[in-house]
Amino acid sequence: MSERLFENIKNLQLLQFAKQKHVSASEIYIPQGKIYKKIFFIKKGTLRSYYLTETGEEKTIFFRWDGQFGAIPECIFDNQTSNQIWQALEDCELFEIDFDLLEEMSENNVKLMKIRLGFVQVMLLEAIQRIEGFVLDKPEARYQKLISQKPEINNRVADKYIASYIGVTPVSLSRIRKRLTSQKK
Amino acid sequence: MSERLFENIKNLQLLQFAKQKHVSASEIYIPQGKIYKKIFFIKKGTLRSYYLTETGEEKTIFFRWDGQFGAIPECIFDNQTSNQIWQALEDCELFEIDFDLLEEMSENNVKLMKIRLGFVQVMLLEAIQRIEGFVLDKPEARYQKLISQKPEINNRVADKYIASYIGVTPVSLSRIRKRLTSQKK
DNA sequence: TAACCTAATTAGCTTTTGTTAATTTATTTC
DNA sequence: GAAATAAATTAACAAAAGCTAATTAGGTTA
Repeated sequence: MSERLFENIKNLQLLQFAKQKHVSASEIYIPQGKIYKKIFFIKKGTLRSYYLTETGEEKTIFFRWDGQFGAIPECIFDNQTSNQIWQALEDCELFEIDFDLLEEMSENNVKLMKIRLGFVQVMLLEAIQRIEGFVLDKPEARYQKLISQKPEINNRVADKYIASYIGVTPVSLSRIRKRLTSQKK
Repeated sequence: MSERLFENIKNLQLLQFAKQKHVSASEIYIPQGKIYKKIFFIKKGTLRSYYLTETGEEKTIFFRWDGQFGAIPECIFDNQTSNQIWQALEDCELFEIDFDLLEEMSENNVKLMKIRLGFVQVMLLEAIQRIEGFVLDKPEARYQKLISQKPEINNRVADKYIASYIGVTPVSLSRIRKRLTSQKK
């Protein structure tokens, strides 16, 4: 789905407005407290977004992969600052498109507006599936589904980030993994 | 935000295409397994969406209130059937707009396309806040935030629906409530 | 109003998770 | 490659949640 979106963006020659950007593994891509009004496309690599809690813990909310688009919704939709921090988990090659420019250009361009719509729809469908997982499944099932949907995650993302993504602590995820491997026998 | 959207829809005389519908409290508004390609606006009342588990349990995923729009994303975005069931929790007065018609009309109409975009953006922001709650907060905090954001929910929605909405069992929610009231003293 | 039905609470017990700290395993860095 | 650092696992205990069933409270209906 993201791929189709990327095709559309290429066809509309949007890429001429895109800047290429490299972020090395473990580097912060977007720091806290910004109004980051850009849409990014990940050509290669993995990103995560997280919040810092009062006790200084990091809680990972999203992962974004090669072939996916991303943005900080409250920034581009509401012009608000965000406490989200985006960090590269692998060396990343990104395309960035300025959102204000995109908005301006789409103001009188149905095709472009439709692309924006498609972009948001994809994110919404993903978000809803995630919510359904929290309501319908227990942590164990959320972990299993994540692994089966994205097997490479095991090699590409540290468990501690996966843990908070599915809503548990790293210690608890470790126990879940142990339970699952012992059940397999 | 929804209100602004509704204003826009009125200004564009979209309401002439809308059908009014009444659903009585406890009645099923949208049954399981449909491709329900409509957008609805709740003039009055409360709706919930839920899934049936293999054991026949009902898991409430969403609430929708007066002044809010709703739709089944997988139906309107992907033309897929949905296992979501929508039920009225109070007597509801709804406006329904046919999505295929909306899509057709917006195909060459930037303003309308922009309204669709706004509609999806609102839903996405809500969804992300919900996800953040599941990752950052424990059930107790999710319950407190829900109550403070929507105090009337206590009188308008049964606790058992609130329970699965925040991701716990009714028994557990009852204990959470007890803990909270005893802490207040 | 009484009888009925459903929701909410409580209780008792099991399972899972959180927390803290120690230990082992991987990974990075010099 | 060895030392240093960080991640993952394990352990021990406390807190919370799930589950089942019984009880109480609220509402609905005849």
